[in-house]
Amino acid sequence: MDATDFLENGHLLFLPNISIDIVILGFQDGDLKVLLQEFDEQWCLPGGYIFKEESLADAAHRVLYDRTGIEQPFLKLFQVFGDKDRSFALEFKKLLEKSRLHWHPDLWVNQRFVTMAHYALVNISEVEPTRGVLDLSHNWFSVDKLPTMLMDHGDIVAASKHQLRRDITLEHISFNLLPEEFTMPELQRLHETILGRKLERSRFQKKMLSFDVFERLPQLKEDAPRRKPYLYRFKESD
Amino acid sequence: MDATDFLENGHLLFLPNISIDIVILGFQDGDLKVLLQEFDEQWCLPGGYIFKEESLADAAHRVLYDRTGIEQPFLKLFQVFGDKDRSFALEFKKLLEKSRLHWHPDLWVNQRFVTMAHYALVNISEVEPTRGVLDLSHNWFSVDKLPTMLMDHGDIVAASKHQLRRDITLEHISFNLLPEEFTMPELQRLHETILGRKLERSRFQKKMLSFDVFERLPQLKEDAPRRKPYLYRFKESD
DNA sequence: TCAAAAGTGTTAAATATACACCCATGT
DNA sequence: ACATGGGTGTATATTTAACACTTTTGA
Repeated sequence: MDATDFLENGHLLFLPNISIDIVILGFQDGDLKVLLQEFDEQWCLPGGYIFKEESLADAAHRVLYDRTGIEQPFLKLFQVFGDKDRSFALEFKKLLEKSRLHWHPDLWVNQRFVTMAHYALVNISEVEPTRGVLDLSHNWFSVDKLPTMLMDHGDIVAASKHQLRRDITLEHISFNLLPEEFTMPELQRLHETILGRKLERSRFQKKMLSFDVFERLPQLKEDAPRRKPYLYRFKESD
Repeated sequence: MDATDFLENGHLLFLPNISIDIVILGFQDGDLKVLLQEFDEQWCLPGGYIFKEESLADAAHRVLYDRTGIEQPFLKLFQVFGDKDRSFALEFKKLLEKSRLHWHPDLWVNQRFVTMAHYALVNISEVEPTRGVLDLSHNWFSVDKLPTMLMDHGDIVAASKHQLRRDITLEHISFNLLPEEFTMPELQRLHETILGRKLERSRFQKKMLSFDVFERLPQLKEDAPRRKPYLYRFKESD
């Protein structure tokens, strides 16, 4: 589907007034990163719409797959943003005119959208970012140094940070941000980054292992600068 | 707005494909109760739609106010149900034909709806239930003895029970189900009902008071059968 | 050989649990 | 007087926290 087709015929394919946005989170260089795409000199979250004959969950997975190539992601709807004048009409006008595409006030993308805000936890090195129909480029940004964001997308990223902070203490999901094999120090840095505070090594390891969801591998991590730490893997319980 | 007007012109007023459902929970006779309304010999959740110029949050509060008269409720969006063929078309057909209202396949209420599932915690004695446009009667049901429910509304109630069970351990919200002044034994029965297990008296009181959100009133509860317990009230922190 | 990172143990503090005791009240 | 529900204390167990000790490894 090219841009013109998307703009002129999207209303025939998608549910109106409902959008999906995904805060795609990765962990790199000790920082939580979010994948953003360029939209008229601003940046916005990857997103999409629900086909008329598609479930919300399927749509969210499709949108994420189309942007990252990831098939079995950790993906969660965490909030709905439904302000009464939540619309991109002005932004679309500027972008389309700049791109020499035809803008008119009745375009379906101008309408008010209630957005289903998701976050996804991905292993950043497995992601192959792909462009959406309209965006020019994409990039990973530290969630603490966001560029100028479209509309309320900055708020959505901030809300996802808070949600993730709550969630990792209740659910064992943080490993989704790491490679399949990881060390306890790596997992600890990750938790420290998400929680925004230092954790104590001994206690952290005991607590993580007490959950009985990680298995220690026979080999050690080889390319470590000092003493080689053990490698762990999430136990698949299937 | 009468039923015919609602059916024939609702699509001019409301956002399409999005509905709001509210699990209105109360506590009575040691049981968690949910307010349901009759719909063609089945029962369903009170719900509504979002006006085109209204926020989701305002819409949810309006729907709840219209059904209960409650102005400052505890109300929370906890899940979105977005299956691809989630529609009431058949049920509306049966109901409208029975009510001698005109049904036709293009009625806006037949469309697929993605529903924003909320739960509300109310003091059951403050609620003045009011009928919606189409429902015949309403009644409080124990959440453990639900009648035959429309579509997935039974699942929504079940999901709200799980959500509430998670929420009361993290947030101090359970008092919303009690009168303004309540006793510790009453609060304990409530928690025991929500959690589905017995709690130990001494520990429960210490924990509740450690949160420093309740204040003990000078007078005791007067109409108690045995020793009169203290009365408490939620501290307004404004 | 030494500093830094990793693994693990040991003690102390805090919290949770179980239960006991006492008080007030209606029968 | 006594059974019952309510308020509170105390001893014990468990969990959390702080930190100390040891091992490994590259510089």
